[in-house]
Amino acid sequence: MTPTKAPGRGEDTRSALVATGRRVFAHSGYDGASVRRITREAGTNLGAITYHFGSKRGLYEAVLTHVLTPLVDRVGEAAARAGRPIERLGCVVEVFFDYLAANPDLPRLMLQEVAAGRPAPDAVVAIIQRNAMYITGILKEGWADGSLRPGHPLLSALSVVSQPVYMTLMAPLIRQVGGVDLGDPGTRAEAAAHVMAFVRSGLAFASPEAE
Amino acid sequence: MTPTKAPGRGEDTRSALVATGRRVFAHSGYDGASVRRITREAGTNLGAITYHFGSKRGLYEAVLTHVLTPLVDRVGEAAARAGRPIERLGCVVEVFFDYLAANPDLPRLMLQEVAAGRPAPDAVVAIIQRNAMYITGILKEGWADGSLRPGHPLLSALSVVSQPVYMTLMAPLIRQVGGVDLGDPGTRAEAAAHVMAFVRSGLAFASPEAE
DNA sequence: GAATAATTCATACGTTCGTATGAATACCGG
DNA sequence: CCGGTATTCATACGAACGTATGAATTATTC
Repeated sequence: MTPTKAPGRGEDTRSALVATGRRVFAHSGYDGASVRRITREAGTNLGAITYHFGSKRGLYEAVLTHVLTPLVDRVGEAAARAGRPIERLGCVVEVFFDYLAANPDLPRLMLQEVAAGRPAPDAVVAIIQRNAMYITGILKEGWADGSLRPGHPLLSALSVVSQPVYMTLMAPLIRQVGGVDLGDPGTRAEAAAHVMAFVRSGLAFASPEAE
Repeated sequence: MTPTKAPGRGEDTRSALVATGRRVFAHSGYDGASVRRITREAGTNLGAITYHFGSKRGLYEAVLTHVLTPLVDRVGEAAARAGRPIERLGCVVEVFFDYLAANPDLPRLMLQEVAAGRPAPDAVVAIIQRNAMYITGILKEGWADGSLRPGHPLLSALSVVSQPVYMTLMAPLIRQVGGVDLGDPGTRAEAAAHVMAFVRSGLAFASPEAE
């Protein structure tokens, strides 16, 4: 009953549907989210999804690209910064933690898409590919200047990304099981610091002034 | 009412429903999996789920515990083995990779349970808790004998677990994006070795004969 | 072998689903 | 003001959903 945004006309309706769809899809899964609920909570008419996105699935793919793009953009910025490779990898970890904390829906949306078994839409694949290239770019730079332990590019990138994603995803269960609340900013900062240290030790050669 | 010790033919139906439910739930999600499809593919009658598990949700929780328990049991065995803590951590990583490769449904099931937002069933929480205790037990042992870098117990355990789970979960997308097929045993062994080395460097102090 | 319990089965009920349809309403260049 | 396009809206439709119900069948026990 609480419209995410008052739909004035056209573009407003579209963005309200994307915002509401993102929340409802993440919470209930693709099948669990009904067109009726999304349109009602977005303050639009039942037919709005069909009209603007063709179908429920059309809205879903629009939601995916809308939520993935800003994250990968920020990873790209972190990767392009000045500094030693290992420090830029730390920035990537930080970007992931921050963005996922602000958008906890994202991992759920992504993994539900993957779990569905069907091949991901081309747009989504392209975005993920871009993200992988940013990270492997940093890694290769570190291998070239001898500051990072050599290893498999994609697997190393996955090692970096998996921890922020997994911790964000499992946050409710982690609180239930271990009493650690990653929703709390202080605790999340602690987790981010832990992962950054872990990645540093795992990928870099020991450095004299290692923290 | 659900009999706790059903004799005869009933047990076959129960296990057929659990096996089929596990596959279908993992593939289509909770809402996407229909009672009609599960019962049909299990070769049982439409009413069998209601009769044996009370409801669709009852079957779902039975599936979760049935698939989680053997994994945690194996982690417990690995944790109880002789050897240095860092090596037993490597065994845990290996157990995860092997078990998840044989049961790729598991992470999807878990994820959907977490993403649903509702608190996890007590039985599931207890199993996860047991798993966390096995791993933190190894860690604390390593901290006591000085072979492991001190750190947060639960966060360190999450760092270990997150990578096998994430890689298994994202395997289809990883193949689509990077052309790396974790379904192939050789590639999976390479990934396991990578993660074991990563964990070793990330958690242990550098050792003279480090492999 | 009859009585009793356990299980399977066919079917029905009410609900909710995604989408289609066509009328109503708002916007806009002329 | 007007004609046309874009959007919103109310409603309808057929399909699929989870579960309930009671009869039919199979197993167990005396």
